[in-house]
Amino acid sequence: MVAQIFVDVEHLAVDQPYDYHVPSHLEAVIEIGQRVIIPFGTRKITGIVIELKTTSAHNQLKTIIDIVDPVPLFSDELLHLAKQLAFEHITPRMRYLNAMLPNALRMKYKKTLRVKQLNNLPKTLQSYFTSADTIVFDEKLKSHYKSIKEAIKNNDIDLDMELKQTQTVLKIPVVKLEKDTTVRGEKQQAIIDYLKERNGVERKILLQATNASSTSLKALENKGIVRILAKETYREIQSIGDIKDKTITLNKDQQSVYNTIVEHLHEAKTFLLHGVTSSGKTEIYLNVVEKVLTQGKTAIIMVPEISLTPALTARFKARFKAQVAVYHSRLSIGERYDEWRRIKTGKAKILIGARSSVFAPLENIGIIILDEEHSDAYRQEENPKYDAKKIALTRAKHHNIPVVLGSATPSVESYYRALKNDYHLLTLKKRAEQSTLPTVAIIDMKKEFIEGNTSVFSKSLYAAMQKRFEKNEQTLLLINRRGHANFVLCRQCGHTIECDDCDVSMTYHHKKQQLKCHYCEATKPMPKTCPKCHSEHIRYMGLGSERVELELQKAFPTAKIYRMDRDTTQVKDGHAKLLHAFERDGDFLVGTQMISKGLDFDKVTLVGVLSADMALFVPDYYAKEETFSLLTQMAGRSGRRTIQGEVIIQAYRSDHPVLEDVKKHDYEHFYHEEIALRKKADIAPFKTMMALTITHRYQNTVFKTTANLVKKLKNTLPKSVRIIGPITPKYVRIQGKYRMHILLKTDTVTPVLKHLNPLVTSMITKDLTISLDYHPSMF
DNA sequence: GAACGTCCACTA
DNA sequence: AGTGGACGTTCC
Repeated sequence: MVAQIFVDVEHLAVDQPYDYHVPSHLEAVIEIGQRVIIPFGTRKITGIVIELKTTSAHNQLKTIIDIVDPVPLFSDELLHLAKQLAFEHITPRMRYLNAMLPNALRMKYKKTLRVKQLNNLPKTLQSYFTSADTIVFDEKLKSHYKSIKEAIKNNDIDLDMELKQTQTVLKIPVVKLEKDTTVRGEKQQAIIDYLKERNGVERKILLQATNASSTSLKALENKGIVRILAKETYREIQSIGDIKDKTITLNKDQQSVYNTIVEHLHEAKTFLLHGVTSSGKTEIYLNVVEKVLTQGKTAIIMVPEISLTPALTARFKARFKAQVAVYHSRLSIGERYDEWRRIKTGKAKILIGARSSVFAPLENIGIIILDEEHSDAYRQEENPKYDAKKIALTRAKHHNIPVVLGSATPSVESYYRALKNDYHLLTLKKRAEQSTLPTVAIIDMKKEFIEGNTSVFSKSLYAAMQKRFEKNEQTLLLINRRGHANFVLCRQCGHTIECDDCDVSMTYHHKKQQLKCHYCEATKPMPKTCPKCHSEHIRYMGLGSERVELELQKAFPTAKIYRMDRDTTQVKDGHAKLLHAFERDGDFLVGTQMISKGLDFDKVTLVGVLSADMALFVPDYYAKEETFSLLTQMAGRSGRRTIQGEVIIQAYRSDHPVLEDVKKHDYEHFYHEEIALRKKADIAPFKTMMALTITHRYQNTVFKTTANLVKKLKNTLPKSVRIIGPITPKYVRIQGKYRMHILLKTDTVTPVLKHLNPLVTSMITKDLTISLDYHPSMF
């Protein structure tokens, strides 16, 4: 028997199946989707079985060493999905296969050295083997590489490959009664009596119930009266802020949306659910999922960033209890592995998670729901690149089931498809609990400045904030950071401080008094004087959340202010904890885009947006859409129950049409303006834009390769594909590597990819990379 | 991507 | 002669 295997190397050069001989003792157990250990070159690594057959075109096959997993980790569906994604992104298939597994299942490759003849080794090497005769071949031994090689040749040292899984199964101690006797100790007897009634009790519970100490238990164990076993268990993912399940009767609009979806549960139909903020989409989701469950199927619910939506998770857990699994990037490796196993084994039937949940090994899926479908968080821009929305549609097609895309501000692309009847449009125009939409005011900051107000807050915002503070209501302040950074500038000579490896200006961080590069995380201390002209007038420009927090504290010294941004939510559950604290006793919450999501607090009656229109100045096709949806979402945070909410948006271009649309809550108008522009610009949803980025450590190589690639593309691609480039990027060098772009605009992607894949594969080397991005926002 | 072989410049 | 770095090739 022969197995086709994809090897665990994420590189295009080996991105193909390799044939291996299946030894007879494994023939009965080997399955497609399993991982196996194989010899590859001189190495020993894992691979994934993608096909089984009887013969091979190769004549000298190596033999599979062993099978890693008793059960296949990949279904045919997921294997096929990885293949498809690899093709679409010109990326090694293994990268996607790896992305589908929890990190705990990743193999660690360790090289070990075992000494055979200690005395024959040079003195420097001998010292490493004093405590053990087998050591890990790591970085610090690299310097002795030569003498180690010599020793291997002389047979004094054995070089071995060790494959280790970083599994972290949580085991809890469980106590079982072995023989029923009487003992003298009172506490010990209590333990025996307690155990008599039940079969196996968790150690912690046992000790609590009998009020015995661990020494008493230990004594019983030593006498052989009880036995302590390690039982595999799953970690419990805590959701902060418990919510009780309330069975809400759907109102007429919700009911009709629900009915339509449920009527089509056995079709690969895509629904676009356009519902204003607070229109009660969650209740519909809950009921649809419930229906799907009664049919014995499973469900995936995706949210942009799950740690940002504790409320939604809590609602689902309240109703469906242990059937819910949660999946997002903030989980620990162990937690993630546990949730993955619960899904894989079918113990969990509902998965709520961020974009990576589309790769979950659910079988028999009944529905996929994407909430806030317009969010760019569904796209992963870093390797492995993927668009979770697209994948959701692919998987739904495979399972022949519907997808529900929900949003208060649908993406222009989805709305376009809905109007074209590719998607089925469902609308909720009213807020569920009779609250009215907030009033929106737009403040012209130029005018404020001319009138002598140089503060961050306009007069009306300040007055509104004061009113809320006095009435003990809450205020959210959004700082729109898109296209806006705190960079350092010398007022004397105009010098800015840039990162040494990336030609980008660094951003200023007040707390640590240092400068940080956005692209490579490098830091520098904030200089006291300008490094170029030695002037002291070097300062940071721009508006950061720290600065606003400071100003706010000055204006309202007794107020309780919380700040939410990347820095303050670093810790585990940081986001949820902060929200919880703010809900309890906060007056103001200052933050970046993060605060626009998933907040639902009764006492928030004012939302202020500082520098709303910064993003509109950036040369970015999608900036308007992002701004519109951010501001609309943000406005929706205000006045969600009985109190009329107020929104104050500060802007420099206060007459911008996008801001007008936000003010009027007029999605339709915004959409029609935007779609017309896109048609004119030949971009999505009309054409697909593909950006190739060529990088290398020498600029010359980048130039030559790019020119060469353009030439080849012009010769091979169909004439209908527009080829633009070579294009010099905004940042010529990032992380010490030079870069160039080529842009393609096309109607159909597949024929382009068919040409591009072999071409790119043949051109890349160890140092030269060519990467592909779809619909790049800017470069 | 990693290991290995080959070529070649440079050290001592 | 000895060594280390740059390339090129191969991996069923």
